[in-house]
Amino acid sequence: MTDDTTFQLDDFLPYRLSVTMNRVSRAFARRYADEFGISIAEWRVLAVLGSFQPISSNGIVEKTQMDKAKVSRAVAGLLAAGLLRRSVDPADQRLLKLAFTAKGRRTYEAIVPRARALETVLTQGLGQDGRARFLTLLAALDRQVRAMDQAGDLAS
Amino acid sequence: MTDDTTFQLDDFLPYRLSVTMNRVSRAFARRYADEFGISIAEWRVLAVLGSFQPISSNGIVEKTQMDKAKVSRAVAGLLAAGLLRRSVDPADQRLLKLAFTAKGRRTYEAIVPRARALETVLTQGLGQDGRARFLTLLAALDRQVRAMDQAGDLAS
DNA sequence: GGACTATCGTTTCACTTGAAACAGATGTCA
DNA sequence: TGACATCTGTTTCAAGTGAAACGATAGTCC
Repeated sequence: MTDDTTFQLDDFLPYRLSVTMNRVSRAFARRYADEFGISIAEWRVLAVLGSFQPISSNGIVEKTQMDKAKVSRAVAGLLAAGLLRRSVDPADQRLLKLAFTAKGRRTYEAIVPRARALETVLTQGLGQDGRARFLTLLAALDRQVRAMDQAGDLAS
Repeated sequence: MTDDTTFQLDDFLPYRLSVTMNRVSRAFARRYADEFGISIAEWRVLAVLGSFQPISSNGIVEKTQMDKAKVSRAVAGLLAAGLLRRSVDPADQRLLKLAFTAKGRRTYEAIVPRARALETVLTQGLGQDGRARFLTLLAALDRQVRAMDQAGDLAS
């Protein structure tokens, strides 16, 4: 029995990443739903609109890394909830320019500090500069996995 | 316009965690599927069996953080693929003891070094001790989010 | 102008997910 | 023993997912 046979799932980075991320996602999703009645996808759309209003659905796709079907559904939900309005771009009728309604802006301005507060609670216990160090490492992981995807793994 | 209105999604930890984890998950899932014909859930079951054979489905639930429906489906898939065999525990007929078949063990022993290699590639670029530092920070995050769940957030 | 290709956003489709219902087996307590 | 609660693993169900098909618009080339 060599070392190769003693594999510890608990020490496997992709596994730990998945478990923790799912917990974080669930915790945040529940709060957004309970307190504001929106999903994480909808919250991301609002977050982008907060900085880049007005913007098309495709612009949101590029900024959120969500696929276009997911964005389409999130936008539909926000329209139904009266948080967004949309208008056809006169210069290109394929584009739907999205913007906050008054209610949408109020919701956005209420969520932002709440999201920040939740993030602060979440990152308590990471120690000095922990949040920044974590984001740096996460960015390096992201670069690497994108390179893996692009390369098709080379070894295969 | 105060600072409260300038929210950057790209600097929001839960968002970054979700995006990167999804990329990692997809990259690994594709390789497990292409090279071994199994899903991530099935791989986790194999990984647990590698250390804790024989074990019941419920034991796997506890060790993998997957819910029992997911484990049930993963086990069914592995049984169908001929990688596992199961027998009723004579002492408690509710329990199904799961163990590798010969083929299952061969598959396990082939996947483990491959998974390790993929993790090594993934963590290239994290710098000195980067993997260990990342896992430490991730564990701290995990502790915190579990505390948030338990507390129901206190602030609400 | 007309044919062809590309882009935008929605919808369809097959699949996955977790919560809940469920059936079977075991434990508990009077 | 019998009534009842608990535990294990499977299945059902409704909701969510991304890939792909789709209709509509725009750009390109002849």
